[in-house]
Amino acid sequence: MPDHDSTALLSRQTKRRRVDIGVKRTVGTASAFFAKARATFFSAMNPQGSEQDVEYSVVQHADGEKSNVLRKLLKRANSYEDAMMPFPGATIISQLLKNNMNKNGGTEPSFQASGLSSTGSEVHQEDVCSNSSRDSPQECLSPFGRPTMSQFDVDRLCDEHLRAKRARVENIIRGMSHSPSVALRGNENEREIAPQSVSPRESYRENKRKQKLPQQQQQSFQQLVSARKEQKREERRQLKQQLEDMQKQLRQLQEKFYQIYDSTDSENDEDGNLSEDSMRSETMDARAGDSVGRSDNEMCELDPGQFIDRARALIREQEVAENKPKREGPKEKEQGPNAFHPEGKHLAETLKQELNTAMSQVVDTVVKVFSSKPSRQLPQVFPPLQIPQARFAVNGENHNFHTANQRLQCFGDVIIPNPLDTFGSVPMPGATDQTEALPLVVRKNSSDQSASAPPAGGHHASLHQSPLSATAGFSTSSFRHPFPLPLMAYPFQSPLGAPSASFPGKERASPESLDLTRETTSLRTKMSSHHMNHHPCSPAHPPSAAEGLSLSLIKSECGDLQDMSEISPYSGSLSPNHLKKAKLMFFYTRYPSSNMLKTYFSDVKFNRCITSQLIKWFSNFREFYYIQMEKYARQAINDGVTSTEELSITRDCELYRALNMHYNKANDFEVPERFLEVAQITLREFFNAIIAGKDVDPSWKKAIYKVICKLDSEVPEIFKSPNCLQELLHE
DNA sequence: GATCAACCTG
DNA sequence: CAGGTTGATC
Repeated sequence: MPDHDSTALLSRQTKRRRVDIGVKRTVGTASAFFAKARATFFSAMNPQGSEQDVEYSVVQHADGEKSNVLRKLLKRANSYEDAMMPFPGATIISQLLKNNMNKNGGTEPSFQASGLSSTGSEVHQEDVCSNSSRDSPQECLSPFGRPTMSQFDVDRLCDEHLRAKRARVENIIRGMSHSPSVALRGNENEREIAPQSVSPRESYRENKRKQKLPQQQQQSFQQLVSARKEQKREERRQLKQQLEDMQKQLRQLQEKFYQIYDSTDSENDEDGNLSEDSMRSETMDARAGDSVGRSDNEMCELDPGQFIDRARALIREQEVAENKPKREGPKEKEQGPNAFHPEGKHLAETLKQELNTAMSQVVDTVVKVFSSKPSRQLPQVFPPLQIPQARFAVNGENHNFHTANQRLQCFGDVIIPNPLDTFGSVPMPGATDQTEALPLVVRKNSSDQSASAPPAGGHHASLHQSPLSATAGFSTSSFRHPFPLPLMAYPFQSPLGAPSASFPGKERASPESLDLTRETTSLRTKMSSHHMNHHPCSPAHPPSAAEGLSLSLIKSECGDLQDMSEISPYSGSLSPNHLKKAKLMFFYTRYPSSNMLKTYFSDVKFNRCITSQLIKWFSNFREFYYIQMEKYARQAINDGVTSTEELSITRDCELYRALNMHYNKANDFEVPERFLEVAQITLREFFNAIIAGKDVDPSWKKAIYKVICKLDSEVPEIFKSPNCLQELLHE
């Protein structure tokens, strides 16, 4: 007698036996859903596919703009070098810029240009990736030639108008943007001649550390990536140090300036722009504290916005403090001792305009490119609020709300500086104030997050480490802007503002909290696993900007842009209660059509993702059901049962308990008698088939499925109600 | 070729 | 339970 009990055997026997029972196919819209959904899934899942290309292209596009801004600012700082001395940070920066200019001026690198090598191993890519941001500057860094170019630059800055300047800088950048491929190629060579000073291990660590760099910024230099990353590593560290010092100096100067500036501040507030400025600067001051203690990595996350802020403050500072014309342009030259008289104001506006324009360009470009794919999720973040009416709905939505808020929190951590600890008493700007990027506060430490996040169990780590929350740099110019407005505009129970108050430990008093937690855990698992898949090069560094992108991809995998709003957390997606309901419905129907599902899950806004998920649920239910049936049929045979007459399913039989445990775990639903009948029929079908030896046929179950699919009974009307669980379970 | 459900895996 | 694969069917 064969061992019919063996599940191993069972699984072996059923292995790769595919059965299409010819059950009515779900027709209509659902069919289309699946096709597209599948296509979307595939494309979204393909880590080697176009997605990366997209990401890459994002970087590429962003590159020019961003480096443009950076360089502009850096150059500005450079132009003030004389005034700023002693200013350690200026030296390398200026050299950097000068060399860029030189390069642009025709001194093309001697590397052989040869497109982007696709032969790069993972490690190689990571190297390139992680070193790009500071390698490229290094690349341009020349050990000599500091004064001449500086003077030259200064003179030109003195003489030319803003427009001319801009054109020149653009030229420079354009010139630089040609070097990367060059650099990439050179990279290979340089690796070999690289000094042995850096061990592979150290190199790896270094890379790891640098992975924390916002990838946008990181990759924004990717085109400039050069070979000498290893041999220049030491220099890079110095550069970082100098940058840090420079930033400190900037802050100090800025503070000084604002002390002076306070008296004249009000007069400039009329345009509203400047007040925003002040606010931002104060924010920076608030940040100054932790900035000082920042690690290299964090310092490197300084984004263009911060540069702008600081550069702006620096300019003002100098204007006021030195009372003499600066080289920012002709207008500055004209300005007299009273820096903030009309002319000064004009100047300020001009500067702001320029800066804003630059920033806007960066933001627009990145957002534009990004929104072509990953940013599909954007609408999801702030869909219209849907207030659940009934308790079921509340519970149902609660989960969504929960997860949504976690997502929001992700963004919130990055986008919205906690008003309490960042802005102090400074009021948050209204949404309309944010035509320009908010000061990006990189709040990464976990304490902040836990403080503002609803702790629903302690397994939030993955989500909070999740992409955007940790990738300040990435979100700097491209992400932060779109989100905060609506987020802050919502007066709802957002944990952003009042964290612990709104969510005292166990989020609300929902009886489904546990389920919710489980569900969100599952969600998070999914998300994180996808991050890994999409960015195999950065699993060890959770907070990588690549994952930030990935977050979007994950969400976008559920459908197209228009669908994203549909599966919005607030507009009715599948909750644990929906799952519970589906399980109970399984007692009536094993093969529900998609139309039926739509009817019975009327509170769910259907889209491809939802539909397929529901279908999948029932598919899984069936799977379990049939496995149990086969198992118990074989067990019965093993037990010596010879006639189906002996097989009956009662409410206290083992099979029933197993099924009930699966579909009605809480046992708070009275399983319909009909289900017992169907189960019994199924069991007997399996029994007979096995007895008859039909299970040698790979598709022997097909006949059984055919029988069972006809045994679906009407699902009670009550299941059509979104509140059915309540009504069913408590009546 | 598109679609679907069983099948498989984690 | 979900993602992915396979084979059958339309």
